[in-house]
Amino acid sequence: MSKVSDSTVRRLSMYYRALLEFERKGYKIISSKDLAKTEKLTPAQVRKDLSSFGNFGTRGLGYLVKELKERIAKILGLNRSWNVALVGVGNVGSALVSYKEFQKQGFKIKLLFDNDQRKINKNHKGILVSDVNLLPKKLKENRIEIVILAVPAHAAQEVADLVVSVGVKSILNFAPVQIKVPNDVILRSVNMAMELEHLSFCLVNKSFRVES
Amino acid sequence: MSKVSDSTVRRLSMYYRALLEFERKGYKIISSKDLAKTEKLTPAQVRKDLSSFGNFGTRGLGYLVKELKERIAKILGLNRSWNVALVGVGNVGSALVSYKEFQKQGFKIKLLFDNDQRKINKNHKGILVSDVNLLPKKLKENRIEIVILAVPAHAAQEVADLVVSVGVKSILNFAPVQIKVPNDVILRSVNMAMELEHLSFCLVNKSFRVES
DNA sequence: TAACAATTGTGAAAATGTTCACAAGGTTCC
DNA sequence: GGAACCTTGTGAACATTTTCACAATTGTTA
Repeated sequence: MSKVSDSTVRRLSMYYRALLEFERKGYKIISSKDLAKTEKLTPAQVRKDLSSFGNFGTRGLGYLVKELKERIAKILGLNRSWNVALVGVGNVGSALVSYKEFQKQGFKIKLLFDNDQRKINKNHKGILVSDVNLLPKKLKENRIEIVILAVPAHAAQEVADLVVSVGVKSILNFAPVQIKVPNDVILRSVNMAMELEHLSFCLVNKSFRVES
Repeated sequence: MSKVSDSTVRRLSMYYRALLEFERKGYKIISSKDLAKTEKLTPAQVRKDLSSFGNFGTRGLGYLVKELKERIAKILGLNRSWNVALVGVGNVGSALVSYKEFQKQGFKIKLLFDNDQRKINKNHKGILVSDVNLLPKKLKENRIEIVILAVPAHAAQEVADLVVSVGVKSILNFAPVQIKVPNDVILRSVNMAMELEHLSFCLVNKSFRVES
């Protein structure tokens, strides 16, 4: 595998979801055309994406749904489970704990942390909330591989540093702030306000774009 | 304005947030270099992005923080307020209602909808939850411009169709499914599982990428 | 078995996005 | 006022991503 772009990985996730749906509907085989149509892409794009990882299809026929699904699951690391911890049991954090998709795909939220004494040592949807001071110790003990940050913006960098310091190599950040991590740590950020801003940008500038 | 890429819009949001921070810290003037550093970009990138919208800087000096912030706010449509409705008062929807960033940036959630009789006609964080059957009528009455979908995957397309049918031109979708809308409707999707999958992909394939 | 139809996998071409490099234009300091 | 110094704005070079086009390969049908 030479080099795979972010866009390709994102599309792999889309294919995976589409394949689950095709399988549910009883399809055994699909073509790159079918897959492209459901995702509003070109068939060539689909084939190119898949070809970065091997030859999964059969010429003249297409792809076996079940097989392709499993191969993509393996590529995305969904054929196993991951130990996840979540920091910040506020509104967003709380929603993430209950987010069914995570569990389904093997992301197991094992630990919750907060710095609010009213939440600490209480059960939250079946998981004990720990003091964020215990974070280093507990992350190690539980062999946590991924940490989700759902803390306020002003606390995000500090918590990220703590997480990095105990050797966790991947962070998913929901705080609306740019955080810095060393090169060997994988960081992804979800900024919901940014998405709304994109919508309003398009609404404001729609007229321009149609004309020019 | 000829054509602006999605990436540029995303970066504008980042610049905007960075500028708020610079302003808070008392900076009056910043250079493209400063802005680039906080966002891990090149100065050229920053200047190129801004140049799509006009000449905001002063050669030899840089950009006036306050002015640039306001110009970007205008470009992103943040210098006004937007009437927003949210469908699906579950875990995710509920978190979004309390999401402070939205309010701050002028996105006012005016209406809530659900199809669960236990939630309908109850107050949720100060907003009455209406029956989703009343959605068309109420969206029109309240001149809603943006609808956020936080419904289960299986319901998303149906609700989206309903929203589109009353003339709303922009949708932010949190359901983990690809929905289809006409060309003149702006649709953006946030898929949180996809982001975790990207992390696990990187973890699984890290070794490869470093070597090759 | 042979001709036909379908679909993949992939180099090459086109399109798009990023970085470079520098002229243009401004500030600061003596 | 002039010299030294910055930083912007931007065309051109470079890099990456997407699309095209077609050979290769398989299933189907007569």
